[in-house]
Amino acid sequence: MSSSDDDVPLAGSKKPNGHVIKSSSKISKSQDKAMDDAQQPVNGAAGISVRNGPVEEMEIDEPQTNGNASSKRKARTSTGKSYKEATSDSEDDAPLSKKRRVSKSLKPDLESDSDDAPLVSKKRNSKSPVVAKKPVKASETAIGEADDSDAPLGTKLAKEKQRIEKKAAKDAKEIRKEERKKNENKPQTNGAAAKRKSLTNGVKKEDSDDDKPLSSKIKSAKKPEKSVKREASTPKKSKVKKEETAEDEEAEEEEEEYKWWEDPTKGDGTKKWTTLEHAGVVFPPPYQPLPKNVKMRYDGQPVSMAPESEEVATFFGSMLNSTHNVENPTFIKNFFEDFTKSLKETGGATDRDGNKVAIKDFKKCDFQAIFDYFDAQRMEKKALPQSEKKRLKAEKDEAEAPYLYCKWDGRKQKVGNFRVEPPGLFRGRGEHPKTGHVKKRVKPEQITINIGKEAMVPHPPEGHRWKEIKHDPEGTWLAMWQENINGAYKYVMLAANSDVKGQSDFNKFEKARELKKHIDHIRDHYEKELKDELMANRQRATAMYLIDRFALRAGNEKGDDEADTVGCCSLKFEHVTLRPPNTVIFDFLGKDSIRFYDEVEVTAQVFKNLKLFKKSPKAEGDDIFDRLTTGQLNKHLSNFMKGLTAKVFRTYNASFTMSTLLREMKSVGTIPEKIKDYNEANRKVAILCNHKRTVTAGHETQMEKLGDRIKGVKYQKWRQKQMILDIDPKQKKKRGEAFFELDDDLDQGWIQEHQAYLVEEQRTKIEKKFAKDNEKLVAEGSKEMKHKELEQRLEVADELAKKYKLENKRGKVDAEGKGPTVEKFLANIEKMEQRIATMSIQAEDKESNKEVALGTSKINYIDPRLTVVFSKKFDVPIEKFFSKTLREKFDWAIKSVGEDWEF
DNA sequence: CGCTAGGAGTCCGTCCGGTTCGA
DNA sequence: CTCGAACCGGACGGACTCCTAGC
Repeated sequence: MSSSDDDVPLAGSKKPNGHVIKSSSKISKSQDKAMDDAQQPVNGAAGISVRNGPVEEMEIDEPQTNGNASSKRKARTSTGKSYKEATSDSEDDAPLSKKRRVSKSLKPDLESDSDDAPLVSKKRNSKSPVVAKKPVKASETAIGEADDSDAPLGTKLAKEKQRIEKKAAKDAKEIRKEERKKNENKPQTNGAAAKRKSLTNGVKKEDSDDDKPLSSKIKSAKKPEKSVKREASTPKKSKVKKEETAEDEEAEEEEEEYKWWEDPTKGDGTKKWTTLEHAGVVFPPPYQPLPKNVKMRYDGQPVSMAPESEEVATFFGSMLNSTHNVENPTFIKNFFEDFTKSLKETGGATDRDGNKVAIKDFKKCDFQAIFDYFDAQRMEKKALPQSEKKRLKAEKDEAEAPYLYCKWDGRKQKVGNFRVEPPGLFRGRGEHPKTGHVKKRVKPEQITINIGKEAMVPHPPEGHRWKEIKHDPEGTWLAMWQENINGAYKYVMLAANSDVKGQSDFNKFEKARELKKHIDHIRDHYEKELKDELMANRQRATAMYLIDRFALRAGNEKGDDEADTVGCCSLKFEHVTLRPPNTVIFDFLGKDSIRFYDEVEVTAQVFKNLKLFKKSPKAEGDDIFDRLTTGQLNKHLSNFMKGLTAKVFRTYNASFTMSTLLREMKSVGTIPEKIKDYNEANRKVAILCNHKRTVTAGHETQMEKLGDRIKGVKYQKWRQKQMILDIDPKQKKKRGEAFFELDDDLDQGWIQEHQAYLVEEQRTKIEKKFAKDNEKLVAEGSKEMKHKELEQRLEVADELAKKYKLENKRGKVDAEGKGPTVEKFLANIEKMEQRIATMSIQAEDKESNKEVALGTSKINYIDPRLTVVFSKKFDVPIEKFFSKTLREKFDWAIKSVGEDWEF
């Protein structure tokens, strides 16, 4: 192969540290072994062909400069130039950032087989190497393509089969439905079990072919068909067929739900709909100028300005209570920049006499009046009578009603976010460089509408027009615009409980399940590649290991104008610490600037690799995986399985973990206990995915409160026990002394405090009641009670205090209540114990959940069918796990599995 | 016993962040 | 490849719900 033979030794280029760059593209054995000494270039045989084609040129000790990470991007775009720079001997003199570019930009070439030839010649030759390689690549891709095309066809055929089967099973379903309806009317709690049973039975009896075995059906259908497939319908044809069936379905009465999960139309299909009608978007209300007397002050003087600028001022002024933003220098800087710009565009500010006021210094701006005004408005709104609030809401609902739903292929579907985002100040998360910038009001002229050809196009607001009308059946969005801060696209799409979204959710989990079949092979493969001679391959394998084992995200490159966060491929030198023999410590800010911190053990090879990837001259700011991008990684992954990408591993591992935990779980006991079991498994998944949340402000106090409540019950329990002794001292022997002892976590000090608290509680209660009663009396026109009355009433509390005092002194508790019996006390104790148990479980749950967010994994990563299985297997109503909206979102899961389903 | 207030806890919309894919 | 486009995923906080104590 190519190249490397012609290489001119890279002699010219020196590493920053003075090492001569080696031309070897591989990691030699000796290097591998003596990783630590790897600085010595080993000249690997040049033309060893590597799998996937191109021989990569890598050097283990590839020069890595300490360039600033952010320069990377630019580097990639200036390849040509960089080459030259790279070749030039003067590299040493190049600024660090340039050097960095060199290493980066070398990458593509190297991978495409260039060798150490001087860059210039490389460039010229670049074609030939590619060509040379092509055969290899071509054959591989050919295989890949063949596979690809097979798969869709196969699944399509399978789908057809399913469709037929589905029809057959339809009657059965009708019956089930009926049953369900009947059951639905039964009272929830007790009915739940019965309901479940009848459902399950229904499934078993009538549907067994259809439900559980669905997946196996697909499988079985697929295989036989494969051979036939080739001549089978073209994608288009099958699509048409699908549509037809879909239309058939539509014909049915509204009540009939369309069970798309038994008729997956999505396939790889790109066409998402045939007909689409919707009402467009709702714009936020126009800006209401401030009343004349409310003004921002500049240098102490109230100033006036055009409404456009005034609105910007109100963005800031209305959030003065959010010190987090309002005191953030970047936020202020960006806001002020936009504010002054707006003033400039709208004629500036004037004082009360109409004289221009130049607003130049943020510190002289006083928004307090604006804040007060908004605050007052908030209060006013809050204080509105209930009925008025209701009326307003009803009004709003009515106005929005048309936008709430669309018609997608004739079916009514809920729209997710039909409201255009209102203007305001961009916040962003973490240390976002653009925080504080004005997010502008979106005009109809910026909005593109996507709608069916035949449908009526929604009218833009009076005097406006839409940017564009599209009829793109491959898009699932109804409207779209571009936001001004990051140029990001905003889409109006369907709600999570819609068919399309459900389908893609379903597909996501099916993909993850498919990964199950390939995972062993994939792991074997990367395990081997961890020792690959090619740096790029080795890095790729190592990244795969991390993604697979620790659920890291892919980690795309980010720009300077975004918060500085990373994922796997973008991990930097300082984010990974190696602690021999084999512990890796991750510490970085991930998505949403959430800290990822974990100390994990890895295999010796991975440890060694990471050490290699961190090797000098790499230093802070340098990429660990400098030879890897998410694009390459995903491309590689797709070779193993169609549609496999880095994020699938997260879904797979989350669901697989949950599945394993559930399979081994023997959940018994009360419903809360079972829920706790589920949550525990859920929590493990959440931890795996690093779904953290900030501990709520009041957590500590809340825990204390909870703890005190538990202790309080324990104390009362103890008192009950003492009362037993009071009426029947013989019980002491009978039950043993231990029974009557105080719980470990209670001591006299605490008890005294608690008693005081109880007394005080009584007191305040009495006082409150007294005050209230007095109010009442006054309202009725009578006279207030005398203070003496209060004192009299308070005697109850005093007596309580006395009683406790006496109890403490005598070390015994008098029996309370009428006709006290041992049995009664025992019954009370039993109840209290129950309460203690429940509360303790709650407390534990709460504590272990304080910094873990369960929701995200439950909603996005754990196959909802697993939750349904848990619910059925352990007889816990699904309502305990899925809220109403989630039940709608996961309708397909709830209806499609029995308790034996497996991920 | 039913009702209410109000506070805690959950739900859900919002809107920003990240990944993927193909032109 | 690189960027645009389109989607999925994520934390957060206001709105709503639920629970409980008190009447």
